[in-house]
Amino acid sequence: MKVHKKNNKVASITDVANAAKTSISTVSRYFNNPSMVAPAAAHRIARAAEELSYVRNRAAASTRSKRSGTVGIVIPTLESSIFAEMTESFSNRLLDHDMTMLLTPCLYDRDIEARIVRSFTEHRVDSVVLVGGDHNDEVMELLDERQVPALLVWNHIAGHRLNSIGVDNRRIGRMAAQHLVDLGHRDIAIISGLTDVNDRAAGRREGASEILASYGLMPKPEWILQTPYDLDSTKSLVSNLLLNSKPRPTAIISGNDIIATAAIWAAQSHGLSVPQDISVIGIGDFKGSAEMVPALTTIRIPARRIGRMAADRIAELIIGQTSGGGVKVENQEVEPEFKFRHSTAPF
Amino acid sequence: MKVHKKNNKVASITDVANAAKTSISTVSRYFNNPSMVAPAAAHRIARAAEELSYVRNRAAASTRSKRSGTVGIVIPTLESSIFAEMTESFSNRLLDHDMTMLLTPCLYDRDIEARIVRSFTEHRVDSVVLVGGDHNDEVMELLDERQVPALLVWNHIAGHRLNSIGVDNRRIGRMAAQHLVDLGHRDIAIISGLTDVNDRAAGRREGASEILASYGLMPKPEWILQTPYDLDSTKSLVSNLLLNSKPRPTAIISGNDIIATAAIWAAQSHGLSVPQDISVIGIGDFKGSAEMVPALTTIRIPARRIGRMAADRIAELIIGQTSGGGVKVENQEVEPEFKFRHSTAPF
DNA sequence: ATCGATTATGCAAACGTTTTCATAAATGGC
DNA sequence: GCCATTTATGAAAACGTTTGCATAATCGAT
Repeated sequence: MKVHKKNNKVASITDVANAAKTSISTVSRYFNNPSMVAPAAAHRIARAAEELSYVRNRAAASTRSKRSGTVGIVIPTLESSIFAEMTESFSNRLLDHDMTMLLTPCLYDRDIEARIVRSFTEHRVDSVVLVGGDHNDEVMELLDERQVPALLVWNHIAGHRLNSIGVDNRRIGRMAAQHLVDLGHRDIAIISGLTDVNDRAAGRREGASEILASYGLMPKPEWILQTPYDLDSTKSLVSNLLLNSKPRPTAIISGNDIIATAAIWAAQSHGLSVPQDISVIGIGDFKGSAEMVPALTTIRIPARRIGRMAADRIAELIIGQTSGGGVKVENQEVEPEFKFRHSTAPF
Repeated sequence: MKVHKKNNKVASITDVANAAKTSISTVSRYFNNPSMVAPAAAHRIARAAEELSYVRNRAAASTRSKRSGTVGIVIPTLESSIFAEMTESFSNRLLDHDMTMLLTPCLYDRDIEARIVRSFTEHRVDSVVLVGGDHNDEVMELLDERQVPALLVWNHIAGHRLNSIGVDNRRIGRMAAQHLVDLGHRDIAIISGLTDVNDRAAGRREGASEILASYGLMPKPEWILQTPYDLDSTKSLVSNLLLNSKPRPTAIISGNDIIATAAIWAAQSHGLSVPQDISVIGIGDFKGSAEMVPALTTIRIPARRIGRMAADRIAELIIGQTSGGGVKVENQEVEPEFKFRHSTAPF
């Protein structure tokens, strides 16, 4: 018995229902709630679907069901390996929840971010995840009005009205500074990311300054620098610092591992050895930081774990919203981990 | 004049039409084809949409229009900075075409890839982009049956039935080998990626072998190695090679820059200098390859350019398909670029 | 003014689902 | 075997759009 679907068009649920001699309701249930359909019918449907190579249309489904099975995530950039790691594990975990990720990098630009979030809502994503805690009003309003469950990752933001999962950046900054002080360094430079577009960078720098100040070791202004997270420009910035300051700093607190790596390469290219001539500490523990020579001392941010937790949390938020229950807002802190390796040494 | 939308629900096109005292057709046209609506009406609609904070529902739209405004891309991993670069520029360019990217990493697993592509078709993406030329039959059938315009990136695949944009990996392999031969090296090792899950890795290795063979310099089997693209395991693999072979190879052809970097670090951590004691050439020109010490000699694959080209091509394919015209399949080759830096030297 | 062409609009039918509600069939306890 | 449940099914309304078709309004040339 051969059943024809309407011409050359792609098979729809109706075609499957006809072929399986049942109603579209039953076919729908077969796909969404298999336990509700009798084995005999299930079997016929499976066969028909196979025969017609039916692929269900989730976009159409979402008009009635209000669930698209997608979540939108906007990250500053994919080029920071640590965001890439987080995103990758997020996406993998999302797969387990049968959801798909819409991803767009915003290049650290809040207006672009807003535009992206808007586009996500047009696609009716079930949820949105954002990096950090600093966002356009428009974004907040949009999320609020449309009641899109949202999650902030990367920063722990105690008491924020949106859910968040992440680390305490001030604390990380303090850890880094404390380590160098403990090693006996007194001439310490701070090279952070761009603090005005990046609340993580700002937090870390504040934490570091706090500790140094408390020991009376606050660096002079020329030793508190900012740079984009970029090997190229950071390397020349540090080269300048090294060449022009005498005495040189004996240690550098870097806003992340990219900056630390650039600092080490800058030192090496001027014939200085790390850590003999200068100590460098990073933040993040990016891919390769453990393998480079010298292996980088750093504060690890568990990116993959954050990604996984985020995906699980998203799933909770969505089912919570569907079941009408409403899920309590939570701000989860994840622990950073100090990794003492070979780029820092006692002074 | 205050117009109420239905209760607490989110505003729909109907609400906007009512508020603007016009029909939903006109509102629809206002958003999709503004030139078709008279200025007066346009103005009322704009106002109403603003007032109701209407966000159009692209998912619903796609049921009738067959265009979802999304494209799905599956890449092996985000953790290779070069895929991250490509993906990022792809996504940015896609924004200009008013489309959004669904992204999922498949971790070099073809079955996972198939599953992802299937999920993409459930979401009715307008197009699919895949990395490389090796894919499950299921993927090919799916794309074919449903006539989803597809694009293969990264490899130039002359005569492939799908569109492709990328480099010729054999040629790149030949370039790398030729460089070392030209420098006078005769004891050359090849360390490639996993050739059975990665047709790029296979192509590069073949190209390199071809050249070496032609000079009678084919490495002995212990000097033709494979490794995942992973700093950690590659570093120990190379350490072994360096420690156990005497005489040592004087040069290494690496399947990509990650392998090259790991090789350099392995050498350095055993007190060898690059390039004095051993030359290393990479492939890719990843982020940081130019800045590391020594700066890496490599064959640049223009990832960002490939990303941009891919986005533009996708746009072409989609409008071609909508307008029924059908777009000719094209296999575009992009030129690799040799970067002579400081990790290779004459023997 | 008149007519023909253009431009702008609205109606209603699709699109492919989910879901509510009612009913038919199967089951189980006596 | 009978009634009360439970389980499985189908009909039809809803979801928020786009779009083909028909008509109304406007315009330009005579």
